[in-house]
Amino acid sequence: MRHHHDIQALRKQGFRLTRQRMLILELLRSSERHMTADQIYAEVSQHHPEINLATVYRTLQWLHQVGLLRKIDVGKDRLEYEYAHDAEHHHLICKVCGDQTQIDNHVIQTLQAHILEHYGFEADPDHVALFGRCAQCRAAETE
Amino acid sequence: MRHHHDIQALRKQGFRLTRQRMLILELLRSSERHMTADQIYAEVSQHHPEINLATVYRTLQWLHQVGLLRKIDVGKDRLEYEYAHDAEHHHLICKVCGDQTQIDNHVIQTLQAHILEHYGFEADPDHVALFGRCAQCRAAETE
DNA sequence: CGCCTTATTGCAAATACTTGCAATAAGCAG
DNA sequence: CTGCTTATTGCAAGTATTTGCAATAAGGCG
Ligand SMILES: [Mn+2]
Ligand SMILES: [Mn+2]
Ligand SMILES: [Zn+2]
Ligand SMILES: [Zn+2]
Repeated sequence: MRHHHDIQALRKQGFRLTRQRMLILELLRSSERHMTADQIYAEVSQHHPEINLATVYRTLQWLHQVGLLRKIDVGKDRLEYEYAHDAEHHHLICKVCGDQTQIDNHVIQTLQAHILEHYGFEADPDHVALFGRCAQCRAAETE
Repeated sequence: MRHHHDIQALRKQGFRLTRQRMLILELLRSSERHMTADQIYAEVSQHHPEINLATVYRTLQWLHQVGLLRKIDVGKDRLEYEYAHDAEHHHLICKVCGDQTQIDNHVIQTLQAHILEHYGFEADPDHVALFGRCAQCRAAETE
């Protein structure tokens, strides 16, 4: 399976697979949702009180860099992370009601193609938050 | 002229045009570039040492909310602001060499139209930073 | 299994930015 | 111009996240 294969490859690259890293990765892998650093810290330290919040932050950064996690700023005061499962997607966030929708990656792929064509720039917008007004709030405003 | 008209309209809405607000707005209006909160603070406090850093942060938020400033996260550890002159644009930022390019708004307008059509969502991506690899760094990598 | 190298952690301090609250000063009326 | 209301400021404390450094522990080797 890809997951364990990736993990072993990281060890070959000189990274160390510490208890802290595995705990955080497994939590996010089983959680299937966005989580913030302090939520992760709260969960993990339940069973492993020795874990440190600074380590959580550093581990999240590392897991993101090696491509195992995705990161997003949904306009709250905290960043959110999710396990990088196969389905690439982005989020539409309504500034009025706060509603969040997932949208498929190919909407953005067209943009990527345009930018590559016109500017020779290879944009890699991974897991983006787009703000605006949702259909319902737009309808409500035309009352 | 539009600028002074906008300013007077704000007063009518109950906002107060304080010395601090005008100083920061004029600095950015004449600067024609992105500036960070602490750069702005350094500049303004040169001639007005009584100004407070918290006020700079609050004023930047307010100027952004009322549409006089644009805001951007270019991946450094600070947010940047610029005067909202007419030319709407976005930035391509190379993760390899750090190079920043401006791109015209209409590249993103196509994306906006697609999202509106498919999801009924009115996205308002104003002054966005797109990360990736620039043409030069891509060429260099195929050596 | 024990030893060694060094990547990673824990802890405490720092940084960018936000916020509660009492003091100040816009700006409108008189 | 003077007084009054209350939006805004200054200051100090708080929050999310980062960072320097000494202590710890992965994991390769014998
Ligand atoms: Mn997501
Ligand atoms: Mn700009
Ligand atoms: Zn909505
Ligand atoms: Zn480049």
